[in-house]
Amino acid sequence: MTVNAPVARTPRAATLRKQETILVEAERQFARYGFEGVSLDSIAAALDLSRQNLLYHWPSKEDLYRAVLDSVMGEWMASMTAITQADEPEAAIQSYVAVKLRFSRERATGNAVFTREIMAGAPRYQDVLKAQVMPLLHADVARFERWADEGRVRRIDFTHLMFLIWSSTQAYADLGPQFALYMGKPALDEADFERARLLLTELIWRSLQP
Amino acid sequence: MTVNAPVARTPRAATLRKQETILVEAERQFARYGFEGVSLDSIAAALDLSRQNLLYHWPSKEDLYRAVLDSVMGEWMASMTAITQADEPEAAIQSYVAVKLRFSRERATGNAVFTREIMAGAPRYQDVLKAQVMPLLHADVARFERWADEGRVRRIDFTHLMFLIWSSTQAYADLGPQFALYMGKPALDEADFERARLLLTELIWRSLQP
DNA sequence: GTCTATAAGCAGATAGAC
DNA sequence: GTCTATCTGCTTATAGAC
Repeated sequence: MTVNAPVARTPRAATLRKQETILVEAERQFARYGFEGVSLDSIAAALDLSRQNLLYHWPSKEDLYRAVLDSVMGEWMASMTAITQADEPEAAIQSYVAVKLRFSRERATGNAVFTREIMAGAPRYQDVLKAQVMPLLHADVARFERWADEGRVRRIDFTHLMFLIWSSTQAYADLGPQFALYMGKPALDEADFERARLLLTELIWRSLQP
Repeated sequence: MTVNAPVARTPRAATLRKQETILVEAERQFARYGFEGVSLDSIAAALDLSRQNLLYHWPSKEDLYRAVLDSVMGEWMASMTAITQADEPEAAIQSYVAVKLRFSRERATGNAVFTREIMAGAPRYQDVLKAQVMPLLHADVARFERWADEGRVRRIDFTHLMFLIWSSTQAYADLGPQFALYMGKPALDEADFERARLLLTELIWRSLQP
């Protein structure tokens, strides 16, 4: 091995860009059809590549799938942990809803890949979910409990409140096209997301008043 | 054709029972893996049948899939239209949340088949959704608008309120195992659904107060 | 109604040339 | 890194015997 030869540990920038392109297309397809419903061939064909080429970059279909999940999870955790710093209940609710809805809008396909994995019983990602998402939930619940102790919010079932926040915000990613269909438009626009944000924020904040 | 010969229009009771058994297993598997992720073989194998046997009862895989969706849709529409009779806002919210959550609990797999179909862009059921679910949504929104006119509820964005009710209640079907995992139990029990019902009912009703 | 046989194609993955 | 070739197995669906 010479110093000039490219090695596995330090791939060239072009290789990384190509892998990124593949991950984007894989995410798009896994979001729509799930792990079992997507073939390497269909991902490769959409990018004018061969399926063997995909298997050069990842040893197996499952490795590619996990790479997609890792990429989404990384971004999700980054945006979620950033807002757990808020020290004031109303600001916390506002930024929580805003960040989750923005994620639903900007990373809709990534969100859907997760939802599909969870609906399948999380056979390929349960360990990561348990290790990373579960502590986040418990930290959020504990924070609300503390605020309830201090009399700053009404005490309700904060675990189920978190389930409500998660499910109602991520619905704008997973079920977005359906919502748009019922409203008679081709897709949700910024105004729809803003209306959702206002409704959810107010509705949740009201539920925390004495 | 004699009077005693069984014909396609009047299948025997045993045949109907068998078809029902197949529909149940098909629903279970489509719920987990979606249309593309399930093979006729895996459905047949779970019932100790041959895949040819399935193709005797339905002409194709897609026909079987649509039969599953038809069965779920029929039950869903029946339980949903039954509660649009309520003439009082608070009772309407209470029964709406209760019925949707009960459906999530008792028809969890049926619900999941629908969610997956919708997430895939509803390629095989969009016509039915548009014809049946959309009018239901608009009727519900109109009913709330009327109550707002009469000053019986605060005027908010009722369309997005319906999206919230739908997404938060059906999450207990589609994401139930995940919620259970985060709460450290094998599955959601009746008490969890009751806590969800109380929280959602109160939270939504509060949002409609002046 | 259920069986065997078979068609015709696609799946993931590996080997080896270049 | 990318290509062709190939292996093995599974996919939906049809034909026809019983």
